[in-house]
Amino acid sequence: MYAGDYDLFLSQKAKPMNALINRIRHYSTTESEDFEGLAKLPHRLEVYEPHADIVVEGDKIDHVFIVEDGWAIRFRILDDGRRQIVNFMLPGDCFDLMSLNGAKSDHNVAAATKVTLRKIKSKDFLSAISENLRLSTSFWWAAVQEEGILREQIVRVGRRSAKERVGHMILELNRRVAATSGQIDNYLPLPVPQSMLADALGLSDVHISRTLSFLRTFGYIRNSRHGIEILDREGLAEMSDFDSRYLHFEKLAIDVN
Amino acid sequence: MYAGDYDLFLSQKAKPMNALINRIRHYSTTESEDFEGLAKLPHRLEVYEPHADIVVEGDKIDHVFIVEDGWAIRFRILDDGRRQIVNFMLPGDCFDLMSLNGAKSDHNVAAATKVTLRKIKSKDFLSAISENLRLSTSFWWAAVQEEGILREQIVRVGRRSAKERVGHMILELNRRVAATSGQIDNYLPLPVPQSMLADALGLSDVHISRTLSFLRTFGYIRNSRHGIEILDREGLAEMSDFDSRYLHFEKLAIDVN
DNA sequence: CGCGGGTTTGAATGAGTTCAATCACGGTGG
DNA sequence: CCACCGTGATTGAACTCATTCAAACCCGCG
Repeated sequence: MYAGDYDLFLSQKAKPMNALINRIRHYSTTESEDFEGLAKLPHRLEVYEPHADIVVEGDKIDHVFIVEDGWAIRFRILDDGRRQIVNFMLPGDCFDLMSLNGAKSDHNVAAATKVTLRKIKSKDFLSAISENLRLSTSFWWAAVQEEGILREQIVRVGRRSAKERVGHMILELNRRVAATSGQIDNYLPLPVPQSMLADALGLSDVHISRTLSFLRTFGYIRNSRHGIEILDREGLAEMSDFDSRYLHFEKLAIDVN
Repeated sequence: MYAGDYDLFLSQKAKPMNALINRIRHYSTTESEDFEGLAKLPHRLEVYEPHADIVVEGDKIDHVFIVEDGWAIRFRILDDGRRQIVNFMLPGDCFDLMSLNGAKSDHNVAAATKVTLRKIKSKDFLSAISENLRLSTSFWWAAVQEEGILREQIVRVGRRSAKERVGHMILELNRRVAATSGQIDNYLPLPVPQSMLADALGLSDVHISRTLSFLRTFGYIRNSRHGIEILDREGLAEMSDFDSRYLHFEKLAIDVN
């Protein structure tokens, strides 16, 4: 339950961090070479089965994680079992970047699907990025973007209706997948059950099902157990008040001074 | 409406940043002297009247802000006027720490009460903290704590009932005020109208009023227009599932390597 | 000045409505 | 076979609308 697959220990002949590199290159001018120093660091590639814990509340945070493949969730469980998923973590996302040695996690992270993670000691990570300005700026940018996603999540669960929440989340996930794949695709693979969307959006699983029916009958989407096809992106965006600038591809004019 | 009071320009004989220093000293081993370099930087103290805009969506982010006095809010407005307050910013809080030159704000910041802010150019700020490890660790810690507050806000609006939300928020604000004042006080000054609590908690102002009535008749609190007295902290904490470790005073075992 | 009336802003509370939760059961696909 | 999804029926928490009340604020006038 707890541990990942520790068999894959790589240090020299590391595979490139494709997902992360792709994502970052769509936004900034960082080059793949910038990641070489990072890839040469001692680190582990770990594979977690669905539902496996990755970080448990109270764990000491001394590693930085990069999602290579699969989806992970960050969540809290309330005393009576209610669960709130704070956010989904997709390939190319990093987390626990802002660790402080000695700090403990205030939430859980678990594998939503089968997940492959790259795990680097915070100490090694910090010294590696401090040697490369483009690299450190890239991770800084990743942390800024993640904070923006958290804020959007607050607005979504705080002030949007169920229909808006679901529509908005579909479009956000679609954009985030696009950020690593390199292109917007009208098909969004959704490898998690509806109950996970429910726990992310503060709704019941029954109501997620009903809301998807609504989106279907209105012709916004078509969906199966494995994913969602966006049929009317314009209409869906308008219905759910999705800001077209949110998470938009746009190279940052990063001033490195 | 837009501009603050630009009259107060200080650079050499700066007043100490009391609120921030107090807050940080309760958590870490930073000394007041560490802040001297920062206080000597060119910066402005600006005063904003209630409801005045501080940062507007789309503004270029090139300053770091420190709240000296009063409360500010960070929020987004939806097309039809619904407002979600992402978080409150209290004396001692800092924001826009994680700016990237060239980035634009995706949300608004406004004065909730009369607010005094210290405003430092990001560039100056970054070069100042990079010269002092204890200082940079302190701000790093502040950013980590703020992220924790955002996550807690997601859980609150996503999965807690109205009663829990209000109770939980009261206890959080009480702790945050305590972090700068230095001691837990059973009286929480609440200088904002109930409608602001409503917009922070994703509820209607009417329901905030009803919920406070409930908390009153149950003997948890007593409240006036200006603040809330916590009569039964234990009971309130249990009712609202407030984790006693959340935001607790506790010097971080910060490993500065 | 300071006092009183008019206006504004905020809070409490009742009545009726609505959106989403819960309960329940049947279907389906891996 | 079991986790997941769909859909009907019922319940409930929070919303809206509407009104009253209270406090704060303004401002001119004695």
